[in-house]
Amino acid sequence: MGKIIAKKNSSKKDVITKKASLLFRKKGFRATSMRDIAEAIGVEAPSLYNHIRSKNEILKEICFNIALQFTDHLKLIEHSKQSNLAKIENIIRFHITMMIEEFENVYISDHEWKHLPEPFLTDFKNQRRNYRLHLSAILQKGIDKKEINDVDPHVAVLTILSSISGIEGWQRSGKKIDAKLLEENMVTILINGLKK
Amino acid sequence: MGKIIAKKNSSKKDVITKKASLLFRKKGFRATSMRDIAEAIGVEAPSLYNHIRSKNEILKEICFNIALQFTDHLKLIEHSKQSNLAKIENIIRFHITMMIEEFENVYISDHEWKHLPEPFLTDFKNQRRNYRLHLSAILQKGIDKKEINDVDPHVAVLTILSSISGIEGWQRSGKKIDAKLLEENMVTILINGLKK
DNA sequence: TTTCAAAACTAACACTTATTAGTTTTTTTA
DNA sequence: TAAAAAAACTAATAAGTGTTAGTTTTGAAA
Repeated sequence: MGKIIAKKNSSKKDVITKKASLLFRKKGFRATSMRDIAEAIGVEAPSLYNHIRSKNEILKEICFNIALQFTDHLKLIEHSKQSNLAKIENIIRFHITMMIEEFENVYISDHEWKHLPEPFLTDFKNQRRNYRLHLSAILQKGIDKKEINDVDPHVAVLTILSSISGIEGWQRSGKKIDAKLLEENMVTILINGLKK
Repeated sequence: MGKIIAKKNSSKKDVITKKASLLFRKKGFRATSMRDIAEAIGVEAPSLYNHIRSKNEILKEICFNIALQFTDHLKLIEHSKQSNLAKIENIIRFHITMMIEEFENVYISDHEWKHLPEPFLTDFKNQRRNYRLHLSAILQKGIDKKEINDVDPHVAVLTILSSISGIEGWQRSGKKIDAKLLEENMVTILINGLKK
C-alpha cells in the first residue's frame, strides 16, 4: 500500500508519534484508532507495530516528555536569582511558549492523561501535583515578601495554569491571534492580577 | 438483577443521566460504555433503553442544558444596568458557581463536546462562539469607557473562561478548597488583572 | 384477582478495537 | 549479486461496542 517516510534526523517512530499526536488532539485518545493513525500515514495498521510497542506507549511518551520539559524548566528557574514575581512571570511565559510551539503534545498531556495505563497514571499524577506544589511555594514566598497580592497560592496556581492551558481555543477560533500579542496580554492580565 | 430507583421529583431518566454524567467526567465519554453505566446503576445495559434513546442523546442533553443556562444568564446580565466591569465580574461569579454546583455537567460540556454527533456538534460550536463574542463585546465597551485595562478582548475572554473551567483540578487535589474562598480569590486575580 | 403497561431480562447482531502470527516485499549490507 | 535485516502486507483473534428483538417479570389500575 505505502510506506512511512521519515525526514532526516527523525525516526519512523517519530512520524507515527507526530501523526498520532495530531489525531489524539483532534478526536481524543479513545476515539482515535490505530487504523486511523495508519490511514493518515498511508499504511496498514499492523505495520505500525514494527516501530512502536503499543497505542498506550505513544500516549505515555507524549505525556512524560512534556512533563519532563516543564519540570526541567522549573528547576532552572528555582535556582535562579530573581524576585518571586519574576519567577512566576518567567514560568507563565514558558507555559505560553510551550503551548504555541508544542501545541498538540501539551494539549494531550493536559487533556488525555486520564487514559494512561497504570502505573504511569499514578506516576503522572504525582509529577503534576509536585509541580503545582513547587509553584505554590514560589507564590507563597512572594506573598511573604509582599511582592505578590495576598491570595491563596493554591487557587492562584490553578488559575494561572488553567488559563494558559485553555489557549487551545485560539487555534480553533478562525483568526489566529498573534503569538506575541497573546503572550503579552495574558502576562498583563495574570501578573497585574497577582502583583501588589 | 436490579432496578432503577428514582427519587421524588426525578425520573428514571434523570438517574441514568446523572450516573452517566459522573462516569463521562471520570473516564471520558468514549471510555464509558453503556455497560459501565448500567452496572453503576445495578441493571443490565439494554434496560437503559426503556428510558433513553441513545448514548449520544445523554451527552447531547448534558451539553445543551448547560449551554442554555449560560446563555440565559448572559442575556439577563446584558440587559442590566451596571458598569461593564461589574457585568464581567457577575459573569465570572456565575461561572464559578456553576462549576461548583453543576461540576460534572459543566466539566462534560467543556471537555467532551467534541464527541457530539452532527448536527449538534456544529450547533454547539456556534453557540460557544456566539457566547464568547458577546463577552468580548462587553469587555470592549469597558475598554472604550476606560473601565477596563487595554487588553485584547478576545484574549481576555479566553483567559477568563479557561481559568475558571480549570477549577476541575481543585476537586481532585485532596483538600477541597472552600468554595467561597475559591470564588473570592479568583475574582480578585481576574478582576485586578483586568481593571484599570 | 385479573388486566395491562412499564420496565426489567437474555440472546444476539453487526461492527470496531488493539494486537499477534505468519508471510511477502523492500531495502541495506557484504 | 547474494544474504540478511527491516518493514510492509494479509488474515485472524479475542474482546468490547451500541443497540435491537423478543420474552419475562413487576407493579399499579380495574
